[in-house]
Amino acid sequence: MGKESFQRLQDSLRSMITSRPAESRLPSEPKLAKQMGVSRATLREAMRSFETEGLIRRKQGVGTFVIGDFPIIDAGMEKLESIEKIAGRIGLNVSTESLEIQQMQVDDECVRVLGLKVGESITRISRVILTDGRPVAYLVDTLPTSLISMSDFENGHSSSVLDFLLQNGSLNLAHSRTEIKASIASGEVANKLQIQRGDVLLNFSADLSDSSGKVIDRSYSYFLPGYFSFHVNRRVG
Amino acid sequence: MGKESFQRLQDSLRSMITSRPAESRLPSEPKLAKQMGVSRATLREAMRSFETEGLIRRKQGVGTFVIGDFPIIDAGMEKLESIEKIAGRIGLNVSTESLEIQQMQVDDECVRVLGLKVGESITRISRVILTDGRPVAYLVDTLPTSLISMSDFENGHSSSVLDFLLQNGSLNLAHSRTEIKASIASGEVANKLQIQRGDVLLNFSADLSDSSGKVIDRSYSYFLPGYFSFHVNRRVG
DNA sequence: CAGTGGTCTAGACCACACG
DNA sequence: GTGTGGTCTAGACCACTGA
Repeated sequence: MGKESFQRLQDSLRSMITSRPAESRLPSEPKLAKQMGVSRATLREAMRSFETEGLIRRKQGVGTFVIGDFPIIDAGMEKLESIEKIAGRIGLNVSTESLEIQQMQVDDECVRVLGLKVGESITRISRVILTDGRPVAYLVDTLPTSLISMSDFENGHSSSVLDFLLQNGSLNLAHSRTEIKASIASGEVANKLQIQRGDVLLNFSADLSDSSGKVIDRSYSYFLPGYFSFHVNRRVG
Repeated sequence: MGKESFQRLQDSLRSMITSRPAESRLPSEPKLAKQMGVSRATLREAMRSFETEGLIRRKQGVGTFVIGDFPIIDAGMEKLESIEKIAGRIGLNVSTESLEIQQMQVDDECVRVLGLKVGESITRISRVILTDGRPVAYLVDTLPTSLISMSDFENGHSSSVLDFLLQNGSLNLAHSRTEIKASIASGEVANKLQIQRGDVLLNFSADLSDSSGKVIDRSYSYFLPGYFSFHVNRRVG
Protein backbone atom coordinates (compact mmCIF):
# COMPACT_ATOMS: atom_id res chain seq x y z
CA MET A 1 0.00 0.00 0.00
CA GLY A 2 1.41 3.34 -1.04
CA LYS A 3 1.96 6.21 1.28
CA GLU A 4 -1.07 8.16 0.10
CA SER A 5 -3.43 5.27 -0.47
CA PHE A 6 -3.97 4.95 3.26
CA GLN A 7 -5.22 8.51 3.22
CA ARG A 8 -7.52 7.64 0.33
CA LEU A 9 -8.77 4.63 2.23
CA GLN A 10 -9.60 6.81 5.21
CA ASP A 11 -11.28 9.38 2.99
CA SER A 12 -13.56 6.86 1.33
CA LEU A 13 -14.35 5.24 4.65
CA ARG A 14 -15.17 8.62 6.13
CA SER A 15 -17.55 9.52 3.34
CA MET A 16 -19.14 6.09 3.54
CA ILE A 17 -19.72 6.53 7.26
CA THR A 18 -21.00 10.08 7.16
CA SER A 19 -23.39 9.24 4.32
CA ARG A 20 -25.13 6.69 6.49
CA PRO A 21 -27.91 7.44 8.93
CA ALA A 22 -27.11 7.64 12.61
CA GLU A 23 -27.34 4.41 14.59
CA SER A 24 -27.00 2.31 11.47
CA ARG A 25 -24.68 -0.66 11.47
CA LEU A 26 -21.71 -0.86 9.15
CA PRO A 27 -20.84 -4.04 7.25
CA SER A 28 -18.74 -6.43 9.29
CA GLU A 29 -15.00 -5.95 9.33
CA PRO A 30 -14.14 -8.88 7.02
CA LYS A 31 -16.71 -7.74 4.46
CA LEU A 32 -15.65 -4.12 4.63
CA ALA A 33 -12.00 -5.09 4.31
CA LYS A 34 -12.79 -7.13 1.21
CA GLN A 35 -14.84 -4.29 -0.27
CA MET A 36 -11.97 -1.87 0.26
CA GLY A 37 -9.40 -4.34 -0.96
CA VAL A 38 -7.29 -4.28 2.19
CA SER A 39 -6.62 -6.65 5.03
CA ARG A 40 -8.70 -6.52 8.16
CA ALA A 41 -5.75 -5.17 10.16
CA THR A 42 -5.35 -2.22 7.84
CA LEU A 43 -9.06 -1.54 7.88
CA ARG A 44 -9.07 -1.50 11.67
CA GLU A 45 -6.08 0.83 11.74
CA ALA A 46 -7.89 3.22 9.42
CA MET A 47 -11.01 3.12 11.59
CA ARG A 48 -9.09 3.90 14.79
CA SER A 49 -9.25 7.64 14.41
CA PHE A 50 -12.95 7.54 13.60
CA GLU A 51 -13.67 6.03 16.97
CA THR A 52 -11.45 8.65 18.63
CA GLU A 53 -13.43 11.38 16.90
CA GLY A 54 -16.66 9.88 18.08
CA LEU A 55 -17.80 9.10 14.54
CA ILE A 56 -18.33 5.40 15.15
CA ARG A 57 -18.70 3.05 18.03
CA ARG A 58 -17.63 -0.60 18.02
CA LYS A 59 -19.39 -3.16 20.12
CA GLN A 60 -17.79 -6.53 20.51
CA GLY A 61 -20.07 -9.31 19.42
CA VAL A 62 -22.55 -6.89 17.89
CA GLY A 63 -21.09 -4.65 15.24
CA THR A 64 -19.85 -1.21 14.38
CA PHE A 65 -22.33 1.65 14.47
CA VAL A 66 -22.51 5.17 13.14
CA ILE A 67 -22.87 7.74 15.90
CA GLY A 68 -24.99 10.74 15.11
CA ASP A 69 -24.51 14.15 16.58
CA PHE A 70 -24.18 13.98 20.31
CA PRO A 71 -24.09 16.72 22.90
CA ILE A 72 -20.61 17.96 23.65
CA ILE A 73 -19.90 18.82 27.25
CA ASP A 74 -18.35 22.25 26.98
CA ALA A 75 -16.56 23.51 30.04
CA GLY A 76 -14.31 26.40 30.84
CA MET A 77 -11.43 25.38 33.05
CA GLU A 78 -11.13 28.50 35.15
CA LYS A 79 -13.83 27.30 37.48
CA LEU A 80 -13.77 23.87 39.02
CA GLU A 81 -17.14 22.22 38.86
CA SER A 82 -18.39 18.69 38.89
CA ILE A 83 -19.30 17.17 35.56
CA GLU A 84 -22.80 16.74 36.88
CA LYS A 85 -23.17 20.49 37.37
CA ILE A 86 -21.71 21.37 34.02
CA ALA A 87 -23.96 18.89 32.27
CA GLY A 88 -26.96 20.07 34.24
CA ARG A 89 -26.40 23.63 33.07
CA ILE A 90 -26.67 22.64 29.44
CA GLY A 91 -29.64 20.43 30.13
CA LEU A 92 -27.81 17.19 29.61
CA ASN A 93 -28.47 14.10 31.63
CA VAL A 94 -25.49 12.20 32.94
CA SER A 95 -25.50 9.09 35.06
CA THR A 96 -22.92 7.29 37.12
CA GLU A 97 -21.92 3.66 36.98
CA SER A 98 -19.33 1.32 38.42
CA LEU A 99 -19.08 3.33 41.60
CA GLU A 100 -16.34 1.81 43.72
CA ILE A 101 -15.33 2.94 47.16
CA GLN A 102 -12.28 1.44 48.69
CA GLN A 103 -10.33 2.09 51.87
CA MET A 104 -6.62 1.48 51.93
CA GLN A 105 -3.43 2.36 53.68
CA VAL A 106 -1.54 5.36 52.41
CA ASP A 107 1.03 4.68 49.75
CA ASP A 108 4.09 6.73 48.88
CA GLU A 109 2.17 8.97 46.56
CA CYS A 110 -0.35 9.89 49.27
CA VAL A 111 2.37 10.66 51.74
CA ARG A 112 3.98 12.99 49.27
CA VAL A 113 0.89 14.66 47.86
CA LEU A 114 -1.63 14.66 50.67
CA GLY A 115 0.90 15.08 53.43
CA LEU A 116 -0.26 12.05 55.39
CA LYS A 117 1.68 9.76 57.67
CA VAL A 118 2.31 6.11 56.99
CA GLY A 119 -0.45 4.09 58.61
CA GLU A 120 -3.26 6.57 58.04
CA SER A 121 -6.23 5.46 56.02
CA ILE A 122 -7.27 6.86 52.67
CA THR A 123 -10.41 6.38 50.64
CA ARG A 124 -10.40 5.92 46.91
CA ILE A 125 -13.57 6.56 44.97
CA SER A 126 -13.78 5.68 41.32
CA ARG A 127 -16.70 6.01 38.98
CA VAL A 128 -17.70 6.10 35.34
CA ILE A 129 -19.79 8.91 33.87
CA LEU A 130 -22.23 8.12 31.09
CA THR A 131 -24.21 10.32 28.77
CA ASP A 132 -26.85 8.66 26.72
CA GLY A 133 -25.74 5.25 27.94
CA ARG A 134 -22.21 5.77 26.68
CA PRO A 135 -19.27 5.84 29.11
CA VAL A 136 -17.46 9.10 28.50
CA ALA A 137 -15.32 9.69 31.58
CA TYR A 138 -13.61 7.72 34.32
CA LEU A 139 -12.82 9.54 37.54
CA VAL A 140 -10.70 8.47 40.49
CA ASP A 141 -10.50 10.49 43.71
CA THR A 142 -8.17 9.81 46.60
CA LEU A 143 -8.55 11.57 49.94
CA PRO A 144 -8.11 10.95 53.66
CA THR A 145 -10.80 8.67 55.02
CA SER A 146 -11.42 11.15 57.83
CA LEU A 147 -12.93 13.59 55.34
CA ILE A 148 -15.50 11.37 53.79
CA SER A 149 -18.00 8.94 55.22
CA MET A 150 -18.81 6.07 52.95
CA SER A 151 -22.44 5.87 53.93
CA ASP A 152 -22.99 9.61 53.72
CA PHE A 153 -21.44 9.69 50.30
CA GLU A 154 -23.43 6.79 48.98
CA ASN A 155 -26.64 8.34 50.26
CA GLY A 156 -25.85 11.75 48.81
CA HIS A 157 -27.68 13.31 45.90
CA SER A 158 -24.67 13.47 43.67
CA SER A 159 -21.96 10.95 43.13
CA SER A 160 -19.49 13.76 42.73
CA VAL A 161 -16.77 13.86 45.36
CA LEU A 162 -16.34 17.57 44.76
CA ASP A 163 -20.01 18.28 45.39
CA PHE A 164 -19.87 16.15 48.52
CA LEU A 165 -16.91 18.06 49.88
CA LEU A 166 -18.56 21.37 49.08
CA GLN A 167 -21.63 20.35 51.06
CA ASN A 168 -19.39 19.95 54.07
CA GLY A 169 -19.03 23.62 54.87
CA SER A 170 -16.19 23.21 57.32
CA LEU A 171 -13.70 22.58 54.57
CA ASN A 172 -12.50 25.71 52.90
CA LEU A 173 -11.90 24.53 49.37
CA ALA A 174 -10.06 27.12 47.37
CA HIS A 175 -8.52 25.86 44.18
CA SER A 176 -7.35 22.91 42.17
CA ARG A 177 -4.07 22.59 40.36
CA THR A 178 -4.85 20.56 37.31
CA GLU A 179 -2.30 19.03 35.01
CA ILE A 180 -3.34 18.28 31.46
CA LYS A 181 -2.06 15.35 29.47
CA ALA A 182 -2.87 13.13 26.55
CA SER A 183 -2.46 9.44 27.20
CA ILE A 184 -3.43 6.07 25.93
CA ALA A 185 -5.82 3.81 27.75
CA SER A 186 -4.39 1.08 29.94
CA GLY A 187 -6.24 -2.20 30.07
CA GLU A 188 -8.01 -1.19 33.27
CA VAL A 189 -9.20 2.19 32.08
CA ALA A 190 -10.12 0.80 28.67
CA ASN A 191 -12.31 -1.75 30.37
CA LYS A 192 -14.10 0.89 32.42
CA LEU A 193 -14.78 3.09 29.43
CA GLN A 194 -15.61 0.23 27.08
CA ILE A 195 -12.94 1.18 24.63
CA GLN A 196 -9.83 -0.60 23.43
CA ARG A 197 -6.52 -0.70 25.16
CA GLY A 198 -4.33 1.81 23.39
CA ASP A 199 -7.12 4.25 22.56
CA VAL A 200 -6.54 7.96 23.08
CA LEU A 201 -7.69 9.78 26.19
CA LEU A 202 -7.53 13.28 27.59
CA ASN A 203 -6.21 13.06 31.09
CA PHE A 204 -6.32 15.43 34.07
CA SER A 205 -4.52 14.97 37.33
CA ALA A 206 -5.65 17.49 39.90
CA ASP A 207 -4.78 18.45 43.45
CA LEU A 208 -7.64 20.11 45.28
CA SER A 209 -6.49 22.42 48.06
CA ASP A 210 -8.10 24.43 50.82
CA SER A 211 -7.37 28.08 51.42
CA SER A 212 -4.31 27.26 53.52
CA GLY A 213 -2.81 25.41 50.58
CA LYS A 214 -3.21 21.97 52.11
CA VAL A 215 -4.06 19.33 49.53
CA ILE A 216 -7.38 17.67 50.32
CA ASP A 217 -7.93 15.43 47.34
CA ARG A 218 -5.90 14.09 44.46
CA SER A 219 -7.92 13.08 41.45
CA TYR A 220 -7.30 11.49 38.10
CA SER A 221 -9.78 11.98 35.29
CA TYR A 222 -9.89 10.25 31.92
CA PHE A 223 -12.07 11.71 29.18
CA LEU A 224 -13.09 10.26 25.86
CA PRO A 225 -12.10 12.68 23.12
CA GLY A 226 -15.00 13.98 21.10
CA TYR A 227 -17.48 14.17 23.95
CA PHE A 228 -15.86 17.04 25.81
CA SER A 229 -14.64 20.47 24.92
CA PHE A 230 -12.45 21.94 27.61
CA HIS A 231 -11.18 25.43 27.09
CA VAL A 232 -9.29 28.07 28.96
CA ASN A 233 -8.90 31.80 28.48
CA ARG A 234 -5.28 32.80 28.54
CA ARG A 235 -4.09 36.30 29.25
CA VAL A 236 -1.51 37.70 26.94
CA GLY A 237 1.76 37.86 28.91
CA MET B 1 -2.24 -14.69 24.54
CA GLY B 2 -4.23 -14.35 27.73
CA LYS B 3 -5.76 -11.12 28.89
CA GLU B 4 -3.18 -10.57 31.60
CA SER B 5 -0.14 -11.80 29.77
CA PHE B 6 -0.08 -8.65 27.69
CA GLN B 7 0.27 -6.71 30.92
CA ARG B 8 3.08 -9.03 31.95
CA LEU B 9 4.75 -8.51 28.60
CA GLN B 10 4.62 -4.76 29.09
CA ASP B 11 5.92 -5.05 32.62
CA SER B 12 8.94 -7.09 31.64
CA LEU B 13 9.62 -4.83 28.69
CA ARG B 14 9.41 -1.80 30.93
CA SER B 15 11.86 -3.18 33.44
CA MET B 16 14.17 -4.25 30.66
CA ILE B 17 14.10 -0.74 29.21
CA THR B 18 14.51 1.14 32.47
CA SER B 19 17.39 -1.09 33.53
CA ARG B 20 19.38 -0.04 30.51
CA PRO B 21 21.55 3.05 30.30
CA ALA B 22 20.19 6.08 28.50
CA GLU B 23 20.92 6.32 24.78
CA SER B 24 21.56 2.60 24.52
CA ARG B 25 20.04 0.67 21.65
CA LEU B 26 17.55 -2.11 22.22
CA PRO B 27 17.73 -5.41 20.35
CA SER B 28 16.01 -5.28 17.00
CA GLU B 29 12.29 -5.93 16.88
CA PRO B 30 12.47 -9.45 15.43
CA LYS B 31 15.04 -10.48 18.05
CA LEU B 32 13.12 -8.92 20.90
CA ALA B 33 9.90 -10.51 19.73
CA LYS B 34 11.56 -13.89 19.65
CA GLN B 35 13.04 -13.35 23.12
CA MET B 36 9.65 -12.46 24.49
CA GLY B 37 7.94 -15.27 22.65
CA VAL B 38 5.45 -13.05 20.82
CA SER B 39 4.99 -11.90 17.28
CA ARG B 40 6.51 -8.70 16.11
CA ALA B 41 3.10 -7.05 15.82
CA THR B 42 2.33 -7.74 19.47
CA LEU B 43 5.73 -6.50 20.53
CA ARG B 44 5.21 -3.26 18.66
CA GLU B 45 1.77 -2.82 20.18
CA ALA B 46 3.24 -3.25 23.65
CA MET B 47 5.97 -0.71 22.91
CA ARG B 48 3.51 1.93 21.69
CA SER B 49 2.82 3.37 25.09
CA PHE B 50 6.51 3.51 25.94
CA GLU B 51 7.10 5.85 23.05
CA THR B 52 4.11 7.95 24.13
CA GLU B 53 5.59 8.23 27.61
CA GLY B 54 8.91 9.30 26.19
CA LEU B 55 10.67 6.19 27.45
CA ILE B 56 11.98 5.11 24.07
CA ARG B 57 12.51 6.56 20.67
CA ARG B 58 12.36 4.61 17.42
CA LYS B 59 14.38 5.63 14.41
CA GLN B 60 13.60 3.99 11.14
CA GLY B 61 16.59 2.28 9.63
CA VAL B 62 18.61 2.71 12.81
CA GLY B 63 17.04 1.16 15.85
CA THR B 64 15.13 1.74 19.06
CA PHE B 65 16.80 3.74 21.79
CA VAL B 66 16.32 4.30 25.47
CA ILE B 67 15.68 7.93 26.32
CA GLY B 68 17.13 9.20 29.55
CA ASP B 69 15.60 11.92 31.65
CA PHE B 70 14.80 14.93 29.57
CA PRO B 71 13.72 18.40 30.59
CA ILE B 72 9.97 18.78 30.79
CA ILE B 73 8.58 22.07 29.62
CA ASP B 74 6.31 23.09 32.45
CA ALA B 75 3.85 25.85 31.72
CA GLY B 76 0.88 27.36 33.43
CA MET B 77 -1.94 28.07 31.04
CA GLU B 78 -3.26 31.25 32.58
CA LYS B 79 -0.69 33.31 30.76
CA LEU B 80 -0.16 32.98 27.05
CA GLU B 81 3.50 32.88 26.22
CA SER B 82 5.54 31.55 23.37
CA ILE B 83 7.23 28.23 23.90
CA GLU B 84 10.52 29.99 23.32
CA LYS B 85 9.91 32.26 26.31
CA ILE B 86 8.77 29.47 28.59
CA ALA B 87 11.77 27.36 27.68
CA GLY B 88 14.09 30.29 28.09
CA ARG B 89 12.87 30.84 31.62
CA ILE B 90 13.88 27.35 32.67
CA GLY B 91 17.19 27.61 30.85
CA LEU B 92 16.25 25.21 28.11
CA ASN B 93 17.33 25.64 24.55
CA VAL B 94 14.75 25.16 21.86
CA SER B 95 15.20 25.49 18.15
CA THR B 96 12.88 25.78 15.20
CA GLU B 97 12.79 23.73 12.05
CA SER B 98 10.65 23.23 8.98
CA LEU B 99 9.50 26.82 9.03
CA GLU B 100 6.93 27.24 6.26
CA ILE B 101 5.22 30.47 5.34
CA GLN B 102 2.43 30.35 2.86
CA GLN B 103 -0.02 32.88 1.54
CA MET B 104 -3.43 31.77 0.46
CA GLN B 105 -6.96 32.88 -0.12
CA VAL B 106 -9.35 32.77 2.82
CA ASP B 107 -11.28 29.58 3.25
CA ASP B 108 -14.60 29.07 5.01
CA GLU B 109 -12.96 28.62 8.38
CA CYS B 110 -11.15 31.94 8.14
CA VAL B 111 -14.28 33.75 7.13
CA ARG B 112 -16.05 32.37 10.14
CA VAL B 113 -13.28 32.69 12.72
CA LEU B 114 -11.24 35.66 11.63
CA GLY B 115 -14.16 37.60 10.24
CA LEU B 116 -12.57 38.15 6.85
CA LYS B 117 -14.17 38.56 3.45
CA VAL B 118 -13.80 36.14 0.59
CA GLY B 119 -10.90 37.22 -1.56
CA GLU B 120 -8.72 38.56 1.23
CA SER B 121 -5.32 37.01 1.74
CA ILE B 122 -4.21 35.08 4.75
CA THR B 123 -0.80 33.85 5.83
CA ARG B 124 -0.19 30.46 7.33
CA ILE B 125 2.97 29.88 9.30
CA SER B 126 3.90 26.40 10.43
CA ARG B 127 6.94 25.27 12.32
CA VAL B 128 8.39 22.47 14.38
CA ILE B 129 9.92 23.03 17.81
CA LEU B 130 12.85 20.89 18.87
CA THR B 131 14.54 20.40 22.18
CA ASP B 132 17.78 18.53 22.19
CA GLY B 133 17.35 17.70 18.52
CA ARG B 134 14.02 16.03 19.12
CA PRO B 135 10.83 17.42 17.53
CA VAL B 136 8.38 18.00 20.36
CA ALA B 137 5.76 20.37 19.00
CA TYR B 138 4.22 21.37 15.70
CA LEU B 139 2.56 24.77 15.51
CA VAL B 140 0.39 26.28 12.80
CA ASP B 141 -0.74 29.91 12.87
CA THR B 142 -3.21 31.48 10.48
CA LEU B 143 -3.75 35.22 10.33
CA PRO B 144 -4.52 38.00 7.87
CA THR B 145 -1.60 38.74 5.59
CA SER B 146 -1.99 42.42 6.36
CA LEU B 147 -0.79 41.83 9.91
CA ILE B 148 2.45 40.10 9.16
CA SER B 149 5.21 40.76 6.71
CA MET B 150 7.00 37.70 5.52
CA SER B 151 10.40 39.31 5.35
CA ASP B 152 10.06 41.01 8.73
CA PHE B 153 9.04 37.76 10.32
CA GLU B 154 11.83 35.76 8.77
CA ASN B 155 14.38 38.32 9.90
CA GLY B 156 13.02 38.51 13.43
CA HIS B 157 14.81 37.20 16.48
CA SER B 158 12.18 34.67 17.34
CA SER B 159 10.22 32.37 15.11
CA SER B 160 7.23 32.75 17.36
CA VAL B 161 4.23 34.37 15.75
CA LEU B 162 3.02 35.53 19.15
CA ASP B 163 6.29 37.26 19.93
CA PHE B 164 6.22 38.88 16.50
CA LEU B 165 2.72 40.24 17.03
CA LEU B 166 3.64 41.50 20.49
CA GLN B 167 6.56 43.45 19.02
CA ASN B 168 4.10 45.28 16.84
CA GLY B 169 2.77 47.59 19.49
CA SER B 170 -0.20 48.80 17.51
CA LEU B 171 -2.09 45.58 18.05
CA ASN B 172 -3.74 45.34 21.39
CA LEU B 173 -3.56 41.64 22.13
CA ALA B 174 -5.67 40.71 25.09
CA HIS B 175 -6.39 37.03 25.43
CA SER B 176 -6.52 33.68 23.76
CA ARG B 177 -9.36 31.22 23.96
CA THR B 178 -7.70 27.84 23.88
CA GLU B 179 -9.47 24.56 23.40
CA ILE B 180 -7.79 21.45 24.72
CA LYS B 181 -8.04 18.08 23.06
CA ALA B 182 -6.34 14.75 22.75
CA SER B 183 -5.93 13.48 19.23
CA ILE B 184 -4.00 11.03 17.15
CA ALA B 185 -1.42 12.10 14.63
CA SER B 186 -2.45 12.33 11.01
CA GLY B 187 0.10 11.35 8.40
CA GLU B 188 1.12 14.97 7.88
CA VAL B 189 1.61 15.82 11.54
CA ALA B 190 3.31 12.49 12.22
CA ASN B 191 5.78 13.26 9.49
CA LYS B 192 6.59 16.68 10.93
CA LEU B 193 7.13 15.32 14.42
CA GLN B 194 8.94 12.20 13.29
CA ILE B 195 6.48 9.92 14.98
CA GLN B 196 4.09 7.32 13.62
CA ARG B 197 0.70 7.96 12.19
CA GLY B 198 -1.77 7.10 14.94
CA ASP B 199 0.43 8.19 17.83
CA VAL B 200 -1.09 10.24 20.64
CA LEU B 201 -0.85 14.02 20.77
CA LEU B 202 -2.04 16.81 23.02
CA ASN B 203 -3.71 19.37 20.87
CA PHE B 204 -4.61 23.05 21.40
CA SER B 205 -6.67 25.18 19.07
CA ALA B 206 -6.56 28.78 20.08
CA ASP B 207 -8.11 32.04 18.97
CA LEU B 208 -6.01 35.07 19.84
CA SER B 209 -8.07 38.24 20.24
CA ASP B 210 -7.38 41.91 20.75
CA SER B 211 -9.02 43.95 23.46
CA SER B 212 -12.06 44.62 21.28
CA GLY B 213 -12.67 40.90 20.99
CA LYS B 214 -11.67 40.68 17.36
CA VAL B 215 -9.87 37.45 16.53
CA ILE B 216 -6.40 38.14 15.19
CA ASP B 217 -4.89 34.71 14.85
CA ARG B 218 -6.14 31.14 14.89
CA SER B 219 -3.52 28.59 15.85
CA TYR B 220 -3.27 24.84 16.12
CA SER B 221 -0.62 23.28 18.30
CA TYR B 222 0.38 19.64 18.56
CA PHE B 223 2.49 18.51 21.49
CA LEU B 224 4.27 15.25 22.11
CA PRO B 225 3.12 13.82 25.40
CA GLY B 226 5.88 13.40 27.94
CA TYR B 227 7.81 16.50 27.01
CA PHE B 228 5.31 19.03 28.28
CA SER B 229 3.45 19.61 31.47
CA PHE B 230 0.61 22.07 31.06
CA HIS B 231 -1.37 22.97 34.11
CA VAL B 232 -4.08 25.35 35.15
CA ASN B 233 -5.29 26.61 38.51
CA ARG B 234 -9.02 26.25 38.82
CA ARG B 235 -11.08 28.23 41.29
CA VAL B 236 -13.60 26.29 43.28
CA GLY B 237 -17.01 27.26 41.92
C1' DC C 1 25.24 -3.31 0.78
C1' DA C 2 23.00 -5.34 5.25
C1' DG C 3 20.10 -4.30 9.00
C1' DT C 4 16.65 -1.49 11.02
C1' DG C 5 11.90 0.01 11.87
C1' DG C 6 7.18 0.79 9.15
C1' DT C 7 3.50 -1.41 6.96
C1' DC C 8 0.48 -4.84 5.07
C1' DT C 9 -1.45 -9.54 4.39
C1' DA C 10 -3.94 -13.87 5.22
C1' DG C 11 -5.34 -16.60 8.42
C1' DA C 12 -6.44 -18.17 12.96
C1' DC C 13 -8.53 -18.26 17.46
C1' DC C 14 -10.82 -15.91 21.30
C1' DA C 15 -14.57 -13.32 23.91
C1' DC C 16 -18.82 -11.68 23.49
C1' DA C 17 -23.90 -10.70 22.24
C1' DC C 18 -28.09 -12.34 20.68
C1' DG C 19 -31.55 -15.29 19.08
C1' DG D 1 -25.27 -21.86 17.47
C1' DT D 2 -23.91 -17.99 14.45
C1' DG D 3 -21.81 -13.78 13.65
C1' DT D 4 -19.53 -9.90 15.55
C1' DG D 5 -15.37 -7.33 17.01
C1' DG D 6 -10.61 -8.16 19.65
C1' DT D 7 -6.26 -10.20 19.39
C1' DC D 8 -2.28 -12.68 17.83
C1' DT D 9 0.77 -15.00 14.45
C1' DA D 10 4.04 -15.75 10.65
C1' DG D 11 5.64 -13.97 6.89
C1' DA D 12 6.43 -10.58 3.39
C1' DC D 13 7.86 -6.28 1.35
C1' DC D 14 9.01 -1.38 1.77
C1' DA D 15 11.77 2.89 3.21
C1' DC D 16 15.35 4.35 5.49
C1' DT D 17 20.13 4.64 7.64
C1' DG D 18 24.82 4.11 7.81
C1' DA D 19 28.93 1.54 6.80
